Amino acid sequence: MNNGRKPKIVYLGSPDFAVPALAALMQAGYSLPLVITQPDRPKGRKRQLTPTAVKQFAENAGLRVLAVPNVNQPEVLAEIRAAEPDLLVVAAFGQLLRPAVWQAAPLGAVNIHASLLPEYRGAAPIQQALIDGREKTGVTLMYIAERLDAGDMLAKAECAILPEDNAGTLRERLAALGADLLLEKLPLLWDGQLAAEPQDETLATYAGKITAAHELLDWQAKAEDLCNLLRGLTPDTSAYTCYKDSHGWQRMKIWQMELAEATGNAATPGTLFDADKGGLLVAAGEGAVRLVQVQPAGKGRMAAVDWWRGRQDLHKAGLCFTGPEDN
RNA sequence: CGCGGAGUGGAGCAGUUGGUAGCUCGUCGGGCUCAUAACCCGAAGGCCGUAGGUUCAAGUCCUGCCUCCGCAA
Repeated sequence: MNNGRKPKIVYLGSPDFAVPALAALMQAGYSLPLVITQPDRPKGRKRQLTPTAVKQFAENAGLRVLAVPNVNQPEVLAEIRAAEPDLLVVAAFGQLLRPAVWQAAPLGAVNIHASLLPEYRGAAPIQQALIDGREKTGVTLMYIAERLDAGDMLAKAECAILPEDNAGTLRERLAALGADLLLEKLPLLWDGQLAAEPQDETLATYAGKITAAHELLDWQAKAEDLCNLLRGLTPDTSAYTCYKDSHGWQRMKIWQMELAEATGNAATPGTLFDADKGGLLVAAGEGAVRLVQVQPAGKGRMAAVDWWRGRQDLHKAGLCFTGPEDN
């Protein structure tokens, strides 16, 4: 019934996670009359307006791009309808679609979600899977429904989480996986040969946005959990801790840490009990971690050992990291 | 003008009331050792971000500028 014609697609996505799928669609020769993304946002200390990764890619590729604050507005809806899409493809778009939007395409809207649904619905599935210490995650191809990430599923692809993964590397891999899955399943969907399966609501979990509260290290936690937390936060943000010097309390970001084999002999959690070439050994609630890369307030990132080498004023007294609430 | 920290040999830091630029490392050479990332001896390497100013004398005091960064947004 499609006479070999390829579906016309309106693509909605924003950050780098959404780029590979768009690129794949383009390369595969799909017709992409319109790309919709979030408005340019101020970024960095200078608050310079920066277009989304999708916008940058799409403009570069010569696609028509619309950056809108709310896709549900009538003007935008009119643009979508004017593009006469067969299908909407959504990936990390960042705005909730009202029914009128996905009803603008005969096949509705298909979303690429970075988890194995119904687990980790929500904003930060990749980070949360890492924080929880999971060894496996994946991507799910699903229909957009009214409730967030609750639509019927079309396909899944699994992906192992490697010990050295952080949110950046895992996201990159999942984005590629999602693009492959989309490309593989789209023809089936187009031919009406892809069945949708409802999600089991009883198994649904949510991965809420990562907030600043996540970033404060709790040294009472298990060493393994601390490492997983950091893996989930980097490289988008990092974790931080505090220490005291002659000027008062100082804040320090931790960019890289690893599980340490040494235990610190039950030293108070947060205590810096040893240093080796690889980093600084700090006791946790259970086990110990090795701080590898840190960033003191006002300074750049540096190897933890370099920082410690420079802070000889702290050597004699010893050091115990804490949270700011202990000031 | 949102608040604040910082620019000193390759790295991280110190440099007190202005008066010859230091520390812990790294690098290079030599020594000890079965051996070493350990230890000992020695060496190289710095227009102290930049432009002016004050002074007999400025890393240090004053002013402008550049750059990097933490918080907040």
